[in-house]
Amino acid sequence: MSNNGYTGHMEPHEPDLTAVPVTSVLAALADDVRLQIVRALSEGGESPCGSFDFGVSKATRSHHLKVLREAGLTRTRAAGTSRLVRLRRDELDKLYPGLLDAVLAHHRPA
Amino acid sequence: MSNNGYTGHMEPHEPDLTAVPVTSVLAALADDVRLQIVRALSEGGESPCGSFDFGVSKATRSHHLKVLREAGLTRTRAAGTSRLVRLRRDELDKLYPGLLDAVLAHHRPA
DNA sequence: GAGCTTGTTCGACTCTTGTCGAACAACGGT
DNA sequence: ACCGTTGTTCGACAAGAGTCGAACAAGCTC
Repeated sequence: MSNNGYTGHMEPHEPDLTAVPVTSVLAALADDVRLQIVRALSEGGESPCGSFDFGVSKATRSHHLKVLREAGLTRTRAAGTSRLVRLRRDELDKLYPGLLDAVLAHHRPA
Repeated sequence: MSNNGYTGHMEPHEPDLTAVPVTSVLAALADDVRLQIVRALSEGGESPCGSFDFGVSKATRSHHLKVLREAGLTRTRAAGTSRLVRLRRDELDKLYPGLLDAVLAHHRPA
């Protein structure tokens, strides 16, 4: 955390899902902005980071995408000047069958 | 908050589940202590607050039970000097089918 | 009623989290 | 090479969350 020796290239750090505590997965989903991102992502396919404009700054958006990525919910790959994000749905469904469905099916009474 | 007009009786405040934001439900589950409480509760039946001794003080335990209750996950009723807590499983399963199962089935690799 | 047991509430403290603007980095186009 | 676009990272800040001990309340039992 305090290491400033930035060597110029760092991979997105996408953990093995089985190594992520359940509480981290749930915590990642327990935010309104992130839930909207996941909802958008659940449509399928890849989307650039910039497409998730939910009323927060790009710094905040980047932060939320990092949280999702480090919780094992998304994968990111560079594509030109953009970064394409996608849901790790199959892995999620295998490890937590029904979780995503339950969360996404619930169409926001709040 | 500075009002000292405590009238002497306050109900446990158990909200209608449909009025609770999804993020609050997820946030309630996104804590290790609370998840252990829910796991214990998922065995079925009612348990007194004191039975959830997961290495925290009774003040902290009381706090966590309050979070669960206000997120609509549990119900509490007074029974003598104790308070019996139970999971609102049927309601949960109806509103978020598969959620609890998915979370509870995952037997803690972390 | 005195005392014990069981929980809740009240500060207080610390750590984490969401948020932003600004600076930086990487890439693509002109 | 310069600039614009797209993201990330860096402080900084405010708000929230988890933790505790101590004080309080309510109910039993003797």
